[in-house]
Parts: sequence; structure tokens; C-alpha cells
Amino acid sequence: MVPVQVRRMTRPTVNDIAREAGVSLATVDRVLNARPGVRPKTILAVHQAIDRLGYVRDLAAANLARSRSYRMVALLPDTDSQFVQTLATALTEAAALAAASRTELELLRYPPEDMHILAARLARLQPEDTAGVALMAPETPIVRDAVRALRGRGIPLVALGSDLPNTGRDHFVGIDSHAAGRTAGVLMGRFCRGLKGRVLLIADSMLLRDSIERRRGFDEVLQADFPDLDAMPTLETHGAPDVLHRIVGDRLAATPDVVGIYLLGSGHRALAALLRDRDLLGRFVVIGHELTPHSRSALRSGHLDAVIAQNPGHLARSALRVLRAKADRQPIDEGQEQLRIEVVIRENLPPEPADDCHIRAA
Amino acid sequence: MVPVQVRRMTRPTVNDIAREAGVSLATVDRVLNARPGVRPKTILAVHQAIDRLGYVRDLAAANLARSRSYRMVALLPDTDSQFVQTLATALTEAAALAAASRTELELLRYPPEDMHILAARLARLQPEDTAGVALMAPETPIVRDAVRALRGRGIPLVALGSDLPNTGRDHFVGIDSHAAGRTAGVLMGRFCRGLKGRVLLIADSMLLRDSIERRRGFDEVLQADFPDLDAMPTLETHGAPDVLHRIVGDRLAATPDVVGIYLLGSGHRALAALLRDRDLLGRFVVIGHELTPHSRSALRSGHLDAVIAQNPGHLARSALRVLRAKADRQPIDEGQEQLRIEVVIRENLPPEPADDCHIRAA
DNA sequence: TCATTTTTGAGGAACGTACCTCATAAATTG
DNA sequence: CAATTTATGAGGTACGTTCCTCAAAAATGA
Repeated sequence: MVPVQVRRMTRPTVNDIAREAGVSLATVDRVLNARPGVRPKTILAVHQAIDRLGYVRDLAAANLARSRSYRMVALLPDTDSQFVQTLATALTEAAALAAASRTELELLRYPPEDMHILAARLARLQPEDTAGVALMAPETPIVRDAVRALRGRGIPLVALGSDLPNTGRDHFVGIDSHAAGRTAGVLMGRFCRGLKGRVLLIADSMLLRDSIERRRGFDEVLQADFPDLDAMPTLETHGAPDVLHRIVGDRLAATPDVVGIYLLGSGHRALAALLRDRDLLGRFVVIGHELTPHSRSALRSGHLDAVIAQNPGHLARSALRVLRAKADRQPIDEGQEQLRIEVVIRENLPPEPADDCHIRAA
Repeated sequence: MVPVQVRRMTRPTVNDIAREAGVSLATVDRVLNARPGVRPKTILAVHQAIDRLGYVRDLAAANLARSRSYRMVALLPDTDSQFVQTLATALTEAAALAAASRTELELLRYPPEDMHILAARLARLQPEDTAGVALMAPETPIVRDAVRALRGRGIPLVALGSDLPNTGRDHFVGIDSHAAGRTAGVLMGRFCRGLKGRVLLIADSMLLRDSIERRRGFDEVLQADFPDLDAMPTLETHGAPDVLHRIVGDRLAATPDVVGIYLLGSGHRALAALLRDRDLLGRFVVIGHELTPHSRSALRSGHLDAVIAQNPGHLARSALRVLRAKADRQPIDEGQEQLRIEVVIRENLPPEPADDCHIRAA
């Protein structure tokens, strides 16, 4: 029986540091909170005492004393995409839990058709009343400028779900689209083992960075490892179920040798409806993105073979944690914030999140 | 622009509840902490005030006032299994983070060959100095009794990685082995599309519940959906690389129609070595469990096709969170504690965790 | 050396909750 | 109705930190 880690009876406090370093409590405080007016020599002495004692600041007490309440803002597009809806729910749930640690979240939706409205909303946010912003938006020039201005004002911002690499955002909470596309490519290739034919790709819009990167990753893998499969040009549905039904239906009718379908964006329900109408269920290997009620039911019934997903609960919690850390100017735990590219098939489908999750003061 | 959630200027405190309910602070305190000596009628009035104000107890302040420090104990088998090592590291890292919120972890290893030593260690733990226990152990009668006694003393216990369903453990932190086995089965079946032959199964020991359940799930799927594949009897290696090398080597030599290998437990390195020695790399579909340095490198080099994994970081953090919640008698967030059955292929292999993760007082 | 600036010390109030004591008010019992 | 039990109130201290003020000491410049 090997004790790997031993325990101190009582944790050292700021007073212990003061005594150990031979300085006053006030000086320790100045050092701990990086306040000015301390000689480098003294700073060093305090840090050495901290190291010697193994002091860890009690965050609970610190935040209590600060009596700081963190008001975060989340901005999501106001689309009826199931994924965005799920994410909104996850954010609300994460916020309910974070409420116990003085973190509040205002969840806002912006009309996706006009980025000026989003930009105007971002422009109104001030550091005094906003501790951080989580934003899900495509990286248009207008958005880019608005985000840059926001960060110029000192407000931390994390990109949610879709990255904004050229805005100087503090962090990206989400998965690498290119790797996600590669993953989809490998699954498509392997599930189609022994088959030869074409693969249909369906996206909302090929103007979205995510779709472009997924497609690129998918193509790379197919070309390199699965020469029997041929990826067709992407069909764009613009989020409209009827458009999907029509153009994908036409394409399927015109292309007899389709063996697989890769749904890059939303449209699980419309695709399932189309395949059902044409009596084509189970004829293709179908791979899609994101776990939603529709993709879940398609997985369960076997009409969808795999889903590449990011966990909305993790997204939401990670976004809040990162914003909180940024607000506290604390380092973030990279390992914990690393979102996984989840591969979901029928057999590892996580149980439907229960809605009867009541959280109240004990 | 729709504000989905609005914000109160200042959060209500216990004093606000007292005023709102028309009682004293002392009474509110009695109700909040379930102390005796309050009439049901008064309790109700306080609860109504709480609901009306939307009060959420400030956990930071509460724990500070309690000046409670949570001493958790984690018990892992002292094997040189890579997964256990990774988990130990993850636990230590999670503990470093949790230290900021008054949670300490003592990580102990017990000799896996004699459960009596583990049982004796558990018997020594007292509620006064132990806020909770995370235990990774097979469910033998000795362990079962020791865990029951521990819980009888009022110490919360979570099963880590491998469940202890008949001990009354408070929670299981890990993935469903049966579903994991089914997932492996589906991947094996689909990756072997068009092939006909036998699948070799390798386990450490078929006395371990996890291996039994994985095998059962795997068999179910193969029988139901992939009749061309035939799962052979499990080979047991007892964790010894040389045993694996010998018996798997013999079996492969004696069985020409093997198309797939399912590694139920540890042994990634030994299997890779064997296949390399016999020049058999890439000849079979190989599926295994857990992400370790060896399985990572096998995935990268293409000798391993997929890994079914549970995230050790999540395991560790979840265990600490659950124990903390149990110690506080707080409800746990099922959604957050739901471990995913991860499917890892080369393309969605998460980046190697960096070792230079320094956490210190800011 | 003296004047000036910089650095340090001592002390206290506050954050929101827990938990203690003692006194008093209210309800219950005989 | 008095005697007793039970419920409630008032007030305090403590937790570990932040952040403030004011005074004193030390270092720096001329």
C-alpha cells in the first residue's frame, strides 16, 4: 500500500505566507493580486514562501471577497436548427449550475440573415457589465470587426462551435472541422468496403467555413485511401427541407451508382423523409453530423450509420469555464477543454437527456 | 434580438429570505441546513420565500463558512497497465485543480493479487477523515463486503472504471461494458464488410466482469447482424505479454481464416509486437480498448483500426465531482457525469496530452 | 544631508454562509 | 391556568480572501 500523495493537516493561508516570507499580509496581497508598488526582491521572497508552503489560493474565499458576479453573454443564431436548439438548452442548463458560483448567463439569439444586428449587439456590450461572450457565428468581415472591437474593449470572447480564427478570439470551443471531415471519410470508406461507386455530399451552404473544411477533410481521405469511392460535387440546401428533398431526390434519380451519402450540415429529418418516400432506406451508407432528436431516431432505426458529433453539454460547460477563467485571468486546463470528435453509432448512442432535471437549493 | 434570460441586479441572500418569509436569519439557517426545531408551517414559509426570490445558495461562501476540507481517497490496483497509469495521472491532475476548492485526494495503489489488503485499507477509513472514496476493483465477495461496511459508516463511494453493482455504491463512473462490447462488434462487422471468417478475442481474464460483458455485447451483435463472422473462444493472457505472444501466435498459426482481432483488455504492445514478428501487420481488422501510448501509436501506424475508450480525464474529474456532490448531499448533474463510449480511429485521435501543464496560484 | 519618492506595515470592513449561545415567545401538556 | 416543552429571535464569531486607508520605514535623488 503506497501513499502516493500525502495530506497537510491545514492548508496554508495568506497569513502563513506572510509569516514565512517575513512580510506583512498587505504585501502578500499585493503580490498575489499583482498590485503595483512591491520591489522585485520582495515579490520573489513571497513567491518562494508560496512554493515552500505549497500554498493554493482558496478560490471560493477569493471570489466571495471579490463579491464579483460574472455576467456572461451567449449569442446564437436564431435558426430552427436542432443543433443550435440543443446547444441553447445545454447553455441554459450549464448556466443553472454555474449560478451557484456567481456566474450568470444571458442567452441571446440573433437573426442569421443580417450580421449588422449581431454586430450592433456586440458593440453595445461594455466591460462593466459583461465578463465574457460566447459567440456562434460565421466569420464575415462585419463579425470579425465587431469581435475585434469587443476584445479591444477588454471583453473576453470564445468562439462557440464554429471558429473565428482571424478575430483574435481568446479560445475556440468546438471540434476541428477538418479532422471531423476526415473521420467521416474514414468511416464512409470502411463502411463501404468492397463497394465501388459515388458518394453524395449535402451541405447547407458551401460558404460556411465548417462545411468547406469538412468537405476538404473528407475528400482527402477518400482520395488517399478509398479510390473506389468518388465524392460528387456538394449539393446546397440552404437549410430548406423542401430544397433538400427536391435536389437530392433529383440527383439520386440521375445517379444510379451512389453508395454513400454524407450530410455535412443539417437536414437529417428531410433526408430521412426523402429516403422513406423513395423507398431507399438502408440502400446507402449514410453519415452525418451532430446528435439531434432526428439523427438519434435515424441512428436507432438504422437509416443513419454514423454521426460525427460534438457534445453540446461539453461545449456549453467548456465555454462557461473558459470565460470564467479568462475573467479571473486564470490559466485554462487544456485537457479538460479539449473537445472530442465523437463517433456515434447505434450501439454507443448516449441515453436521451432527461428533462426532469430539477436543481434547487438543498 | 430576443433576451432569453434576464438578470437580477444582486442575488438574494439568506437575509433577503428572512425578510421575505418574515422570520429570523436563524430560522432560515435552520431550514436551509435541515436542522431540527422548526415547525413544518415555518419550513414551508421559508421554502416559499426561497422560490419566490429564486434564491440559490452561494456554495463558495457556504463551503468557506463550513471550512470543510474534503479529503477524498482513490484506490487503484497497482498494476503496470497503461490505462491504470493514465488514470492515476488524470486523478492527480484533477486533484491539483480541485485543490483550489478545498478538495484533496490521496491516491493509493493496492496489490491486485490480494483483495484482503484492499479490504483492510477500506476498513481503516473513517468518516471523520474521509469525505469519499473512488475505487477501481473487481467485485469479489471480499471487496463487496468491505464496500458495504464503508457505506454503512456513511462514507460515499464511487466505482471507478469498473462497476460494483451489488455493493450499494453511490455511483458508477465509467462506461457500460456491454454497450462498449456491442460498439466494438458493430465496428468489427462493418469494417469486415464482405469478408467471411473468424474473429480472435483476447482478454486478460474472463473472470473480470468487464471482459465478460464486453464479450457478451460483441457476440450479440456478431450473431444478430454479421453472420459471416464467427467469434472464437476467448484467449486469456493474464496480463502477461509473453503469454499473449505465445498463445495468440499459436492460435493464429492454427487458424488460417482469421479476419479480425478484438482485444478486450490490455496487451496492445504485445499484440503489435507479435503481428510485427509474424509479418501480419494490416492483415486483420484489429479493435481494442482504451487510449494508451501503445494503442495511440498502433492507431497512428494503422495496425489498430479502432479503439473503444473512456476518457480518463473525464473519469477522474467526474469521480471527484460526484464525491464532492455526495459529501455536500447535493444532487449530481446526470448529463455531465454521463461518460461517453468513445470511438477513436486515427482521424479523431485527440492530441497527446501535454506534460508541461503547470498549475499554480496566479 | 535633507527632501522626495517608493515600499511596506498595521488594521479594519466586507463578501455570504455556518454554527454557536442565550433569551424570549409561542405552543402544548397536565 | 401554571408548568413545561418547543420554536424562534438576536447577536455574535468564524472561514480566507480582497481591498481600502493611513502611517511608518526604507530607498532614492539632489
